[in-house]
Amino acid sequence: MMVESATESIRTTPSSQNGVSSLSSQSDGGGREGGSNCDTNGEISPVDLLHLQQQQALQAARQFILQQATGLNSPSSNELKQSPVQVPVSMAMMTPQMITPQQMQQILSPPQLQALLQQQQALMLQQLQEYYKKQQEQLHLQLLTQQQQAGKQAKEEIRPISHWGNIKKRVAGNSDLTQAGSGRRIFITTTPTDLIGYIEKQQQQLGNKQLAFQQQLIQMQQLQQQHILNLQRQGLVNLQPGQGAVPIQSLQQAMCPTDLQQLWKDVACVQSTEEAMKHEGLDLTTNSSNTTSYSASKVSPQIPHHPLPNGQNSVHTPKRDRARLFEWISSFTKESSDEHLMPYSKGAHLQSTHSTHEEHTASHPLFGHGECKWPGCEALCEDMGQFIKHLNSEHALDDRSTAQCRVQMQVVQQLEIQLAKESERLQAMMTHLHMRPSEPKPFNQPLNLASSMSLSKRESEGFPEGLPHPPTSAATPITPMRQGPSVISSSSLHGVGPIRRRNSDKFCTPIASELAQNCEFYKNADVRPPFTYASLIRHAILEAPDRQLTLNEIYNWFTRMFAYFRRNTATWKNAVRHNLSLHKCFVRVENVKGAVWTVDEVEYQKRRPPKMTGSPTLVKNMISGLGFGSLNASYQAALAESSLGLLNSSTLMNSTGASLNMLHVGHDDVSSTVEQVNSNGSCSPGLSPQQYGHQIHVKEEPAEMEEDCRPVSLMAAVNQNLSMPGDERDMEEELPTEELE
DNA sequence: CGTCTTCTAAACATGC
DNA sequence: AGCATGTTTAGAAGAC
Repeated sequence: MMVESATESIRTTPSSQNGVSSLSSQSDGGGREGGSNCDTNGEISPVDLLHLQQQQALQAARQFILQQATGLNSPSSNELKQSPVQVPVSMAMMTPQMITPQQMQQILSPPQLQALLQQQQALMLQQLQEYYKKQQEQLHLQLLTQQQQAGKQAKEEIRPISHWGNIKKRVAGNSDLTQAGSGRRIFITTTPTDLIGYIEKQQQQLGNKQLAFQQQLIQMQQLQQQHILNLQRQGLVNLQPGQGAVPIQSLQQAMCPTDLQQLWKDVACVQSTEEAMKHEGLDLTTNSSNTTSYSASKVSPQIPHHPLPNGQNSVHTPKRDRARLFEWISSFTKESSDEHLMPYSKGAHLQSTHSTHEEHTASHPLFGHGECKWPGCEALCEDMGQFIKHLNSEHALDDRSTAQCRVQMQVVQQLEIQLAKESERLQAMMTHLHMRPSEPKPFNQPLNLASSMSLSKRESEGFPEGLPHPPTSAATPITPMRQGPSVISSSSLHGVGPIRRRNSDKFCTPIASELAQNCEFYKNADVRPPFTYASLIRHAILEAPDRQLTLNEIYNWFTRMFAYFRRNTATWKNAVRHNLSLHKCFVRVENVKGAVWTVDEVEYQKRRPPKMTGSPTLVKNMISGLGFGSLNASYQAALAESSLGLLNSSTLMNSTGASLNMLHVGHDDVSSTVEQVNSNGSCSPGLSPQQYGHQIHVKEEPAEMEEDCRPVSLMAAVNQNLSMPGDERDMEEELPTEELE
């Protein structure tokens, strides 16, 4: 509440209308502004400065989030181009004026959309980390300056905190400090030791306030994210690209996990949470009943344009209020964590754990790049031994470490919420793009990354291996017209009711690669896969270790691989049985255990050519990407716009190369398919055409093998989509249109 | 407009 | 009888 009030002035500045430019201006001048504020306003304490800095940073983060949240729907994001801040992938989401969500969906496959979101977050994370570092350094300088001005009163002996130890270093290295904002150069006449003493005293005095502030921030973020989530849900349903009535102010309050990283640095300023709690007679882990008086405060953060009342300055919060605030926080922490994390707790925790350990080194999770990774520490350690020593001395089991652990738990919790939010947003996006807009589907299938991952592993082990594997994985038959499955064919966009998915088979879709790429998506999203029953059944059977499955096993495969097939079981099971019986390619074999189903590849290949009918027109249309031209144009524009400045050209180059490569391959594949068709169609189905046809089919398998063995996780998906040409390939599948002409 | 393919639904048979 | 499995038919729909 206080945070919002404190940032209100910032938010209402003209520059805040543009989130990114606001960020950039804050990033460039935030520190200086703070400095000059202190010069002109003697009432502002260093703590105010600190908080102002934090709020500026958080505001910037919110605006990032805002951009993210409104990126798809914002009708005008031209101003983004003006931003000097480079937000690589997120820009792809910020240029929606080029493509509607529906087009986006047609253009991008589910994992691509998912990856875009994730890439965006990852990049935001990086940028915000850098930004925060910058901010913090400025902050330290200002703090020191302010504290020097305030005088030296260091009398109490306070145990230094590593975070402030860093300041010591900085102070020692900066005997003269420039107060940029005022333009005055201040020469510090005091010794660093004096300053440190003062700082530490200040730190102790501020400890409780800091802690309250941090705790409150966390809770604020939870509230905000929940609110944003709700807004997003509504926005995805209600907000169309042409509408600009996005509750921007409320969305600006969105927080991102990066905020929490900043929190950590600030939390390091808190001397002891336990001590604070002793003083306040509070315990974060207990649920206080005295929360009714703050019920209004709970709600208020969710109200756009209505920042928290009475939150003019968190620094001036009286102790009593802080105590009550603690109560409120602790009670709400319980609430939010219990209520909102439940459905996602498993997967979300996995994810957050994963990301938290992103930078772990092989030696010690808390030691990397010569730095102690203890939250807020960053102490430099030459080697492992020194680090261990440091760890034992500085981060021993004491009040401070315990408190930090608690905060870290909250950080994780927050990340979980964030993940849940993003997951749900993804679900909403996918649902919106796949289903009829009038039929918003409930997300009654929570993500379960744990099970998904384990399943994927197991499945990858059991993948068919009998088929020959051409050495060139690039030979994976990807053609421009294969966007049907890879990009979720338009028919599948409306995944309710009868669906014609002939595109997938017709275009010799590499179901395996598509499925491998979108495996996680289909497992979790209630989206109909753009494959025929026959191709799915065949895939399931071929995926089996001995290439045979009982009917029940096929059922299980369907339900396991596709969330969509976890409902309406009677319908699709009937269809499966129907397909098994109908298609000659499925052979029933009496086994000892009973009957199993196998695939007659020859029959399966026989079955496919007629669909092509060898029509030159069809082939031509396919090659020219008929029907996708306009989309391609817009998508290309959007992609170029988003990628050029964002993907740092390397990824773009890769994808361009990949697309060209794929284009070539795709073209070849089409040609070969045509050739196959002609052979099968006009000539007698001799051995060689069928072998050729089989060969073509076989070309799909390597991708299947490769990609299904890839580690699957959200983070992995990000990496895959960031780095693997195979994934960019999908994004580029639409591009060849013009290049081919 | 006809053909092909796919999907859905349903009826029916068989075996446990 | 109920269920799982398997076969067959019919109709609708999309693509060509």
